[in-house]
Amino acid sequence: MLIPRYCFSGDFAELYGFFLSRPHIKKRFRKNEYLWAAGEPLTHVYYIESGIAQTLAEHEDGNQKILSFHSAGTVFPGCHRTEFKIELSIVSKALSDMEVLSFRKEEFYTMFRSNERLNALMFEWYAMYINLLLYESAHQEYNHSFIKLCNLLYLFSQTPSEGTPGRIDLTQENIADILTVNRVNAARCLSRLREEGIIKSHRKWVEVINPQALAAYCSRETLKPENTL
Amino acid sequence: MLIPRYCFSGDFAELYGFFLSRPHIKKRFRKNEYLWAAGEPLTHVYYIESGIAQTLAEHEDGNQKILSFHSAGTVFPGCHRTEFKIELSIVSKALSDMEVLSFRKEEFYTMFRSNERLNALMFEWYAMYINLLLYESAHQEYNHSFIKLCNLLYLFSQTPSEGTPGRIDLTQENIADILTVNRVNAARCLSRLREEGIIKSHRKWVEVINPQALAAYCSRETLKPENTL
DNA sequence: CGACTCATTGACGTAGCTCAAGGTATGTGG
DNA sequence: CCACATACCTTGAGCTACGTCAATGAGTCG
Repeated sequence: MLIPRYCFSGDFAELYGFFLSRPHIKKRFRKNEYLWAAGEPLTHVYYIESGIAQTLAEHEDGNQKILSFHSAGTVFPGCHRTEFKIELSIVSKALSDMEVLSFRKEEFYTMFRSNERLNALMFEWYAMYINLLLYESAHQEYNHSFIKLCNLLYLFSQTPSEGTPGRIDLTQENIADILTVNRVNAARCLSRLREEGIIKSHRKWVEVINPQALAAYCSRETLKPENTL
Repeated sequence: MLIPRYCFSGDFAELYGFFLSRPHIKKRFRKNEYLWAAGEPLTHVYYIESGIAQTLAEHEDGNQKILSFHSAGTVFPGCHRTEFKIELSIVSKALSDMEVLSFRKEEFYTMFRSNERLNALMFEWYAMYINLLLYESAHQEYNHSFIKLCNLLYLFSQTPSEGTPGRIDLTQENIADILTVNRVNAARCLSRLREEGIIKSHRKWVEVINPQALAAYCSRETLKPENTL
């Protein structure tokens, strides 16, 4: 019984050998480079060997919504055939230097059709993305920004990450862009959590110092089943 | 280049013969009956022969968000293996009397794994759902309710439906529940469109009488490519 | 005809947005 | 090692879109 995830990692790692055995080229992206820029036709699919990328949607009024993060062992963007208009306003950007295996879209689709395991994993991955978007669109939508923020911090604190436990590597602007709220408003909610001794603010990251109190603020759909009594 | 769709219909119709040839039972649902109730473990997959169903997510505070509509020729809910917590708060309800072919979940998964065409269609269907949710979560989220409403009416007016052209069969409450806005606020936006001579309100349905003026209010991501100059 | 559901409109409160000014870590070049 | 620039964080004041509450009207059905 899974709760949503914003950070994807390792989902396709078991197929690394298979990917290496298929026609591809190794590619590197520098920090801040675009893996996939706005309005660009989608020609390649990447398997990420190292580094981390961020996917975001750009709105015509200048806002941007951060959708998800992708690190080692994941495939991006996917391999459906239908072309959707909204995809033209979605971009993907390297947050660190990255190494990827690059496949031509058609080649990758053939692999997807012929390798049963890849087919199954890809399908579950799409389902996971639907799950995340359902959570945002049908659940978070109704919460006030303070609860939205608590939920987000909880979900990130549940993501097994290298580094200090309780450390969430997001700037206040990142947080605002995930929650689709204003940066100032996000800062205000953070300051409330700080006053209540639940988090500590830092430059570029947030530290959760009282996870129980944080979980107590979260909405039911957010909590891991074992934390819901 | 597809724009989002809230109403699904006919996507799996070409496999009707195949579905009939596989172990299933015919089932009927009465209007307002639940195909899939809240918190219920998902045991069956349905192919809809006739009638229409609505899928919605229930929020703990009592709000409900309408996600999509499913009519003849579609399969519901899908066939991924992973279980997601949010799925427990999603329900599906018959809007009219319905006839469906009911498959055991495991049986359907086997069919999905062995029938290449079903596999491919299912994959595109998931991609289409992601597209709809991305549109809602990353685009509509930033629009004010009036623009949200115009976008919604435009998208519904683009759905090829039987019956009068320009007729949209949604109550004001339905509209509010799709847009995740308040019913009163939805009514106010509708009254503005009425004053401007773009729509006519009716009991249980809305009539678009000036589609050009409606399209002019829509955001860029919403319009069909051929309508964007 | 009465009961019910759906639509309309007004008054009022508030969460969150915008604008704006100042504070504090981090990095860079002299 | 210090001066300065830059990026990020903090806080305040005012505005507005939207939500809540409430009353009334207008089709539809038994």
